[in-house]
Amino acid sequence: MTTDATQPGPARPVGRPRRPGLPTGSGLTSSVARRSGRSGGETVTGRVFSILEVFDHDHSALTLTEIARAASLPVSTAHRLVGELAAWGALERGPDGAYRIGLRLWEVGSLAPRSVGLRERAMPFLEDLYEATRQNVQLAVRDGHEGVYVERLAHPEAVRLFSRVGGRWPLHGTGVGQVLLAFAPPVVQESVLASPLTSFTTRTITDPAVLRRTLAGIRRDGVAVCDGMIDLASLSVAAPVRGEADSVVAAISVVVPSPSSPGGIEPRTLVPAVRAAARGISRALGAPTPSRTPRAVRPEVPRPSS
Amino acid sequence: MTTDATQPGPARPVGRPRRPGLPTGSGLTSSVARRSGRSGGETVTGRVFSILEVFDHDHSALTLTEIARAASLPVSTAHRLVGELAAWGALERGPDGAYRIGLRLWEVGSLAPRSVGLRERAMPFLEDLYEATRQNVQLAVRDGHEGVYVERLAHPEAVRLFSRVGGRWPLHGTGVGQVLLAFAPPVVQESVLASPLTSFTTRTITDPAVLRRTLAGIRRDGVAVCDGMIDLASLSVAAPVRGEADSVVAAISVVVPSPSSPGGIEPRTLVPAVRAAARGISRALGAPTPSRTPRAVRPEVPRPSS
DNA sequence: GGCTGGCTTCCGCCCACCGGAAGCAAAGGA
DNA sequence: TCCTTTGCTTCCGGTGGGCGGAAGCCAGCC
Repeated sequence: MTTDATQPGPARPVGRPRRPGLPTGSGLTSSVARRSGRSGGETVTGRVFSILEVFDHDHSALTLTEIARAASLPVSTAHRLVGELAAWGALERGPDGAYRIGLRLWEVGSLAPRSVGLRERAMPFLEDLYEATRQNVQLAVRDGHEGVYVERLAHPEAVRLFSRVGGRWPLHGTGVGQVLLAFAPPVVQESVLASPLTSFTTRTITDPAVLRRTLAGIRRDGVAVCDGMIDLASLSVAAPVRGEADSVVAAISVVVPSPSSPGGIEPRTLVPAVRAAARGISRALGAPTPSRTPRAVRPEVPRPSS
Repeated sequence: MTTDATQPGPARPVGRPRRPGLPTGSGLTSSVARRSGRSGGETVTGRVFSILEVFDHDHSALTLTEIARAASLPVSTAHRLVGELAAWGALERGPDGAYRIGLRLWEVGSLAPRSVGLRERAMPFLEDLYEATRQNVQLAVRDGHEGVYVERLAHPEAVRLFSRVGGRWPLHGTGVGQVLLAFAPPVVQESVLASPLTSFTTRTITDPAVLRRTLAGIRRDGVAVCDGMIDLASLSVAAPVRGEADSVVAAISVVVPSPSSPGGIEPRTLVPAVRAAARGISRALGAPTPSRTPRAVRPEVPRPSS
């Protein structure tokens, strides 16, 4: 029952089912559908969570009825629960009557060690990296089969990204994701390698064998270079961040225009800076010896993989 | 029943009772004490929140028994609820068995428009301000009688601050707080002016009449200069950020060493930069006309108040 | 071994959650 | 102006899930 800190709970489904979008049609919200096998709405807490889950970056303000529909709860029930949530401050109600996530919830969320705790230690190094490149700098951790972006510094004129603070992306497609995957427990790696690898561009790795080789390369070099796998125009250079137990707890990356596009940047120039920042953060987190690399391997080979 | 967006709920007590610290003594956790008039533990949701409220920057990892004690819940009840929270990801359990706030909760919290939404728009300007001063830059909003710090950029060698992202401070003692108070609805101002003004240093404003005059000055100048009111060694220059409806939705500040201490900085040099950044953010938020100042008043008077 | 402190499981009682239904209010549409 | 629709709020009786005492379990310690 004792679980790894990076694995929230034994019962928690790793690939939490993303709501497929607010059900627009009036749909069958009948009580019949409610009573039998539903997803996570049996207990009171479950219902509360199903309400919170309804919110989303594209649905950040919802009316009571929308919430009830999306959480498939009777309006009166939703009304009561939402009322309690709002009374505490987990939700806030705007003058338009719509509910939004409240400041109070953000506050407690800010106590999560894996996001804000990490972020605080990492920030100075991210700042420096941002300063040096004036592009995009990202910090992410792994949750299940996805990478969660904890922080992002983006220059207004830098290449546009799809990621977002608090957002998720599958591990195999992004720089930070590949790093997190490369150093994840074997069971997670195998699980990802066995699942279908969705493709975002023509350059996304979809072949498990290729991915496996790439991960080995990342483990060897301590750096990932990920060119145009989410967006053909951008390239990311990522490196692992280690924690107290010397395990990889996060990853950082710099995202720049791909060398194949106008104004592109050659990745090899970035590798040392990213590596240095990652090592700095690891040290700040209390990782044992910064120069820790397997004995049999050349300690500092800046050879850009791929 | 329709409430102002800045006022979470009608029933919510503004000065939410800060838990006085984990009750160390075995205390009377008897069922008698539980059953009758207790604060916010009657409904299931109430109990869930009372569990979340137990976490705190100084108590970010707690065991089950600690949680139960602090939330004054029977262990078995706490066990069940904490289990449900952990299953969803609102809490995470470390290898040591202690519970922490989970990544999932941080994620939904990140959807709060008044924190992250605001933060995203403000970040570029804060970056610039940070760049220019290499000190501390802060962004805060008002919640009830307190200022909540939404973002903070701190140079490692800058003057040490007591504030923290996600932390709260009474409005009358800080630069951002005074700005937020100066532009808060009259009822809030009167309420704060009527309540006892706790003192942090010898320079903290504790006289309501003085505070009233100070607020008027801030409204006139559009800037607050707050010297040594929380910490004698630091001084902050703050300015209001306006939203779509031209109401003040946030405040930013730069905190530097007080001129009376070694390495101190003269505030008047900072005023234009802080003002400009605040105006930039307001524009990014869609505030109507940036040059909006009462006709009868000199538009740009950098006269440092106090 | 005995003890203490903390975690987990069990199970029957009973109360607080549930949600259909009715009542309101505001916004179109004829 | 009246009627309809859509959405929010309130009410209230039935009942199922939350409740928590008690007992069992496991480490760590004297």
